[in-house]
Amino acid sequence: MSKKIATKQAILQAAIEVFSKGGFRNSSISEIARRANVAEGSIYRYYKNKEDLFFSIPIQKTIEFTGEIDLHLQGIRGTFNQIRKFIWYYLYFFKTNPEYGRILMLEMRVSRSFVKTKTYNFLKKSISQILQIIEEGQNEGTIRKDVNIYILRELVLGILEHVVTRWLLQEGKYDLMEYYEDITKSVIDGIGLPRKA
Amino acid sequence: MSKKIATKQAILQAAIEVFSKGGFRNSSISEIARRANVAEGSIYRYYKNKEDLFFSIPIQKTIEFTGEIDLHLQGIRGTFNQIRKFIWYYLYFFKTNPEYGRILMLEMRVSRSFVKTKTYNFLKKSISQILQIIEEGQNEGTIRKDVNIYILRELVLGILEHVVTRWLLQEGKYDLMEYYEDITKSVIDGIGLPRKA
Amino acid sequence: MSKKIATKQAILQAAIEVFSKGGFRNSSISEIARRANVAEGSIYRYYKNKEDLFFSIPIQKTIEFTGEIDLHLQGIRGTFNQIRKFIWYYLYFFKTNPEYGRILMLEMRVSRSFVKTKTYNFLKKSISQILQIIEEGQNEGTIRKDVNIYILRELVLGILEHVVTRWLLQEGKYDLMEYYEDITKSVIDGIGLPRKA
Amino acid sequence: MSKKIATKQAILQAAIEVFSKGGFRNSSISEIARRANVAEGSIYRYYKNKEDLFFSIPIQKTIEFTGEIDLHLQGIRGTFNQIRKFIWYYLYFFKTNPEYGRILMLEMRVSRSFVKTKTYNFLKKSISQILQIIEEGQNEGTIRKDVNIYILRELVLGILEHVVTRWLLQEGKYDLMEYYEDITKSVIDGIGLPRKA
DNA sequence: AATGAATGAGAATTCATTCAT
DNA sequence: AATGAATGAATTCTCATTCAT
Repeated sequence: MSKKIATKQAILQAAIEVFSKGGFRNSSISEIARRANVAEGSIYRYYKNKEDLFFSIPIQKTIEFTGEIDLHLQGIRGTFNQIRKFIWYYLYFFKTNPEYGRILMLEMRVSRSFVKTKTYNFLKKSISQILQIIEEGQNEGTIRKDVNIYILRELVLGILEHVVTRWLLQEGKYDLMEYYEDITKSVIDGIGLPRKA
Repeated sequence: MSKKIATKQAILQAAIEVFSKGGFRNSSISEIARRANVAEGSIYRYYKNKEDLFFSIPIQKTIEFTGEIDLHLQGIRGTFNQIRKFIWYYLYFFKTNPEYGRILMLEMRVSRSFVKTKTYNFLKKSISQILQIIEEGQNEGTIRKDVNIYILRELVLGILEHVVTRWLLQEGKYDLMEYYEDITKSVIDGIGLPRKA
Repeated sequence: MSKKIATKQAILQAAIEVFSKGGFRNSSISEIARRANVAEGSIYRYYKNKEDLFFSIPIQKTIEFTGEIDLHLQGIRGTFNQIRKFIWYYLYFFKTNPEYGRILMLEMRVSRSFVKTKTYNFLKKSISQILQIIEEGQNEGTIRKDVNIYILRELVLGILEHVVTRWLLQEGKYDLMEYYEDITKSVIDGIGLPRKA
Repeated sequence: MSKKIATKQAILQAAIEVFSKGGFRNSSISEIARRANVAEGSIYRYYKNKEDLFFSIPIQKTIEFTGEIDLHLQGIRGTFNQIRKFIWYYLYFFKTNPEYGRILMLEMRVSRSFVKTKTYNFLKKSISQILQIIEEGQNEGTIRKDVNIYILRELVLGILEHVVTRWLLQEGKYDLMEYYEDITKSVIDGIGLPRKA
């Protein structure tokens, strides 16, 4: 039972490692099989084909992400505190999962076929916490109400994606967490109540 | 004579279109040949191999870029005016050549092998105009002298690359030129004389 | 299990037949695959590439040769009797394996790349029986001691190679075994004790 | 007029040089054209195709050989003296034309397709001088009459081919002419009157 | 369920040959 | 006559996917 799940996990983990090095085309099923210690054919028990395996990565990783962030948000009061935590975890997640970051940000997001499958949209929707936080903030009166919550979510996730992508393109020349304060500030400026001029 | 040049051009143009869609590995010589209306074998008359064709794109495009920008800079007086023009043309060039942009910014710049070939460095060196402008600015006294001109060039080109990359990742959801004013401002702030605090 | 070995054998046998007809360059993997009744791709499961397959022929055949000759030498007493048997088997082997003979003697021995790979040296070393026979003969006093055993081995194998090559160049117009007596005589004259003049 | 002949000659000479290095398959028309200072297409004015060019080499070279040897034989009296001269020139010819030797002895003679074209037989027939010498020798009484003259010709040419081939296989480690005396002796022993036992 | 041998559809590349200029 | 650009068939090799065991 759990052995089955473990095998599936091992394959996915191997896939992340292999795909993150050379991308989709450069990577071969045989190398993934070798690294996962299973036979090539066995991969097809768990995943329909190479593309299915590839696209399973963000789905699985997103489940991981949303599960973890839920825990981290527990017990935190105040919209801005929650947003700070969200941003912090988002950065922390990609700092500790740079290989997945490469796949998601540098390969999938750039590929037309990924956009076509709309898995990306699914991913955005999955990250529901930020939407809830924004909504509650609007109700509390701490978040501007003149902008649609979906747009505000786009704004937050857009900034974060951008920062992570830039960091990955630099191949980790600096510490991603360095930017935590600046990002938090600009996000809060962006979605908070407009200044009274 | 000119037919030969036309064929070579057609192949390069087809290569830009094809490569920009799927990247290096996803694209096939046969598709490029089909789109250029030549036989597969003919491509090898003009380019040593697939990689050579791929790397010929930025070389050719850079020649185009530097030639054009020279014309645009003619007759403009004043360091900052020249910088404004440079930035404007840089943005305009990628706005009108987004396919080449994808190849250069999203594929080549991220690939290790491209960085290794040092063609990228060649490209930076080719864009010599900005270096001259900076140098003249230092002599005129409008550009800060406490920072090396090569660093200043990096700063300018770094910002521009970054802005274009971000735009491409959004697949053209907004107009690249929108950012012209903001970029100009931040560039001039960055390389101009430091504020007297 | 044994099917795997059988497939590998079938490929090698097909390779011998095909390569012996047209040499390395003239022969195609597709023809070898056809003759071995396997898919082209299967060949690459067993051999790294075309050259690897080509150079595997003498290795495999030498193992065959040395294994068989061991059996034939069993129970034979007397240096010269052993030498006679060795020569006999050598001629017999190429008489019954003329296709391999063509590959080894007419193509590989002439090719610079083969000599470079030192597989040829490996082959010579593999045929260790003749060296042992010579050594024992020296100890017994039937073989001349004023010449190094390695030189004597060269002499024997040199004559044999030469005779087989000549026969192959005539495309089997005569029976290779015809020369058995003459060769034996000249070999024994060459390596035996010098005549007392 | 003579320019045409000169071009044809230049192509043939280039072909000899190129083919002798890498054999038929390894050599390309484009390299031959480059070396002959003509366009690729021009080769097809003079030779039907690659194979035609290849097989033209021995034809041309044989004409050269037979023409020269005629001059060398002028004024020589006595069958054995003529045979000596013939052997001498044969060796001298390949010593000074080793590239052609490689093509003829190591590639053509070994290839089935060459044997099929029967050009080889044509060559043997072309070397008519040796047949005349033998015939005259029989009439003079210096050459054995119990063997057919065609067999005797085979014997002479067989020995010579063999000696040259062996020399080429050694890649010129020794001087071909060294063997002149031995060969002459064994040829004369072979075709001369049988010993009175 | 798991295996891994076998497949065969492509892909890049080479080059003899043709043909418009 | 000469050229050399263009062709496209053929070749080696890779690898996702299937299937008998």
